[in-house]
Amino acid sequence: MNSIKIAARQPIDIEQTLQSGQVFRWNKIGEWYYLVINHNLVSIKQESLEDILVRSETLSGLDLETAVNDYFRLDDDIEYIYKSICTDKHIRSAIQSYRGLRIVRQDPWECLVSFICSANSNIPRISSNMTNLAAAYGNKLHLDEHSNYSFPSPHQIFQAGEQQLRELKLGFRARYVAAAAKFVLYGECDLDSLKKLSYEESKQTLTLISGVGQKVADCVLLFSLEKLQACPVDRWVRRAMEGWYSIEPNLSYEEISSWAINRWGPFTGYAQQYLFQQKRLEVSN
DNA sequence: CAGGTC
DNA sequence: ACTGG
Repeated sequence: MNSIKIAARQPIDIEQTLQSGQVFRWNKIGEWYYLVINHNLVSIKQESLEDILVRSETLSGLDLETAVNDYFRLDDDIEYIYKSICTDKHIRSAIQSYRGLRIVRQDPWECLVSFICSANSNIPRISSNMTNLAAAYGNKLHLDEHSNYSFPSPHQIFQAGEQQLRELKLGFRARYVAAAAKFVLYGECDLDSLKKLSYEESKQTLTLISGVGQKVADCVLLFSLEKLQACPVDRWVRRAMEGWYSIEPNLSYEEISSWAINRWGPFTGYAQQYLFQQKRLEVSN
């Protein structure tokens, strides 16, 4: 067992980050969060707002620190980002409530499947879909007495086929997930290589996939392909824009998204994530 | 009714 | 159009 402490020197809130609708396969057991990073089962405990403990069987030392740093984007200068997006009282209030919430850098293939599954669904159901996929076709990983699965490859999901995916309760999304697996598997699109392209070019490539429209593409770009200006506009973000920024209800996705990018600049994705969290959680209070 | 898409 | 939290 390898155990290290990471001093982020800036706010990192593991709970807020994991429950902000970016990541769908993690468990909390006691004070420890278990999640899979690069095919390694890792557990994380929050020590303070800037310090975390990390444990793993398969990664150690610098490899473990690097994996966790990359995943939670701990190299982002979050205080600078806060300053650059803090244009008004609504953002200020959201930052105050959710300080330490990070945009993650997750595996692009798992991220793509997650958000194809997000269509007309909800976070508990997306989690269920992703957990079912991993348990059915992934490889089992162990840490302590706990286990989880690596996310199945495009090949493993393509082999499964649409009918089996339907049996995992994906519904009409099964066809899109199967199509995406085929698209990636046959090399029409190497997802990691999209990091090198511009925001516009990589988005255009992603939307070639059936089941991937502007919203799903923006989520994949923001949460896995390092396009921090991407602004996914879902029901909650649209409500936030209409209620707090007097955006007309009939504006198109494109109009809202570019309005946001024009207002918040290169870190619009962070602004979007804080507004999303604020709007989504204010209703349940 | 749900972090949409065709 | 699927369906389950």
